[in-house]
Amino acid sequence: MADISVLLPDGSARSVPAGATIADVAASIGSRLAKAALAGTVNGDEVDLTTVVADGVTVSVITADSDAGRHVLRHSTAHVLAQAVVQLFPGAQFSIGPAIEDGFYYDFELPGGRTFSDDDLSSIEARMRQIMKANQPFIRSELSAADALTLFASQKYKCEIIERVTSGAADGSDAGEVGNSDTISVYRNSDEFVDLCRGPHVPSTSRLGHFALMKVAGAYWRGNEKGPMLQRIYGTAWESEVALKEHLHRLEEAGKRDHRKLANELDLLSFPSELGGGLAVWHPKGAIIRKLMEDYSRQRHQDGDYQFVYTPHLANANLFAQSGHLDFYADGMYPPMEMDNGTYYMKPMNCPMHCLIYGSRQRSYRELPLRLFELGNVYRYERAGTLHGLLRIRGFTQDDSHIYCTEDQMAEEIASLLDFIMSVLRRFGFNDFEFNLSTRDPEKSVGSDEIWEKATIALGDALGSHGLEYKIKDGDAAFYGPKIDIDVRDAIGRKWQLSTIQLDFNSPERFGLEYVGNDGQRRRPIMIHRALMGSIERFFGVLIEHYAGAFPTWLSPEQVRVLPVAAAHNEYAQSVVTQLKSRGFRVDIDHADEQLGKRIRNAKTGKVPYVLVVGDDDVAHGTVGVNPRGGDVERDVTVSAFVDRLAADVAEGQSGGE
RNA sequence: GCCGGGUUAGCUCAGUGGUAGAGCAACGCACUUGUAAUGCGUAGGCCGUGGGUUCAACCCCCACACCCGGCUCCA
Repeated sequence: MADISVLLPDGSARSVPAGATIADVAASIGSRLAKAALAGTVNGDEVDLTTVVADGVTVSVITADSDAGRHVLRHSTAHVLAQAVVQLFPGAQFSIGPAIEDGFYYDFELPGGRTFSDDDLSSIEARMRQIMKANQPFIRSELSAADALTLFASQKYKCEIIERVTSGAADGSDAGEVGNSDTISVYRNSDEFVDLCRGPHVPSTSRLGHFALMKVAGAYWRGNEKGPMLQRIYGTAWESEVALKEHLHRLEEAGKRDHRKLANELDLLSFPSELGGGLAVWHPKGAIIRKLMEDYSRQRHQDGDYQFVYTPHLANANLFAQSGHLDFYADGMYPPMEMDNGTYYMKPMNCPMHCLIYGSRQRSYRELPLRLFELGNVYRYERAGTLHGLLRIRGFTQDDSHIYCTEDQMAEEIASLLDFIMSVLRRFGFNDFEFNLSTRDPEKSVGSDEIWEKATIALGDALGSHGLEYKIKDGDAAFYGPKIDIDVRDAIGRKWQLSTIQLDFNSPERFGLEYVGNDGQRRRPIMIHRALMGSIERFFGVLIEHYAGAFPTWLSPEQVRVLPVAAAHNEYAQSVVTQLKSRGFRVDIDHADEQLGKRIRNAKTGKVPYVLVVGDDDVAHGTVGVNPRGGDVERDVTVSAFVDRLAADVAEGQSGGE
């Protein structure tokens, strides 16, 4: 048989016999690659190893230690999960089971409304390992929709997917299962189990095994909360036992940073159940940090020509009707309070009140941009199941600003806002930013197409002029205008959405806001909503996780703890404390009621930046022993040298450490 | 709001249908200590709240509150 030629990713051509598969190509390159191969691509499309290649195509081999390879083995592991569940729970309906970041899931419905327990997970996992040991090949076949409906007659969710695909109603979630072709592809890996799937899959179940089932959760069918609630099993799967262990270790490390745990251990704040869900009280140590954060924010806003305002927590319902929020967010607001002269609501946002301030008198173009700033307390009735520590709460404080400007000023204002935001976030140790531009959702928005387009372009241009790359999030905008959301990466690479810049052509209209232009004509200003930390509470939660509770010195509630070696050194220790306090540092003393080692340990677990140990030598020479967090012990440091060092540390933190 | 799991001493957690235990923390005494846990002792609990079943409930049932993991939602 004649040879054919295929192109490899490095651009080289390789000649293989006609009828060769991806596996054959891999084998022709090398035996190690053949062994590592899980799947391949042909002209960029992912295919099985058994796929026959045609002359002239570009071929690559997917191995397990690549993102694509992990994706394949996670998807295949999901199939094995479904197979195990179907075998252990006769009559189980299985719906969809994609690969996701770090793992996979599969959604099921068990007969009689049965639900999975944690015990079930271990038996399912055991069955999965049996299936993997059995070395069952994944065999692809294609059939007509009618045949597929017959094959999956007892599987209602599969039938629904097939029907949606054949009727052309399929969306992305279906495509992952079957693709969008005229024929339906299925994978069979034993006599008992066959599943709809676009593929590709690993050649055989024996190629899997470095996995763990993680948790059971409820999940709505097709993400529709009015639809049936399915039982979802989450798992993680990796190319090797080492990679799996590393992943589990990362989860453990992330768990140690949990802001709820640290907030409790470090006595920062709490969520008393007597107070109600999603409401926090700030303890003194947390309050110090919050005050420092807020002081810093105020200083920066003052420097940035913002004007500070205050507005009340309650407002007449008419105000929120006028702003349009009641139309869109009434469900997310605390229930109305009927009062003598009308209906009142807790405010879920500050913007309508800032609009009232703008509109309180005639404005001139000379006043613009007018930047109003408030640390405003707002209350949102978050649904009970969505509350999550500080990250999702019902009463919180926004570092909220509304900027009123002319159309001509808009672009420059957005551009300078990007600089401002990044500059402030860097002070809190965030240096890795990602930008998302959210566009209109026609179903949930107001305003003309032209104005939306103009606003969207303005935001994109501002990012572009800064050379910032961004992703488009289609339909993710607020009802009144498009927005830029800014995500940051924390110390261990997790992504958090913090800041937002939102354009609003709607509110100025609703509130009849105007300014008098230089030509004497009345014009409508453009409004920009902008939160930087977003919610102070949430930002604090993120900071706790980012710093793992070890706040930089400028933010630490207790910057220094002085430990006298013995009671004889108490007086000297106290004099050190007094000196440091007089310089404005936050310092405590821990008297020698316990052994030194124990007291050092307490200071370390309390994440105090500097532990000073003072004993006979120090009393004699006016020095201290410095034990810095994360550093080495230094003896015989003069008090004045330590003061300089501490001052430098604080100043460095306040300037972002740059 | 929906699905699942929880709630026992200040914290972390054991526990059995016959009204409860550990470690750490707290307090007291002894020890006076130079860089990550000294020893001994004491005290501390309406077993989330309210109903019910039972001779008897921390334990079984119901409701509610709060928390955790997801789903949905997030101005």
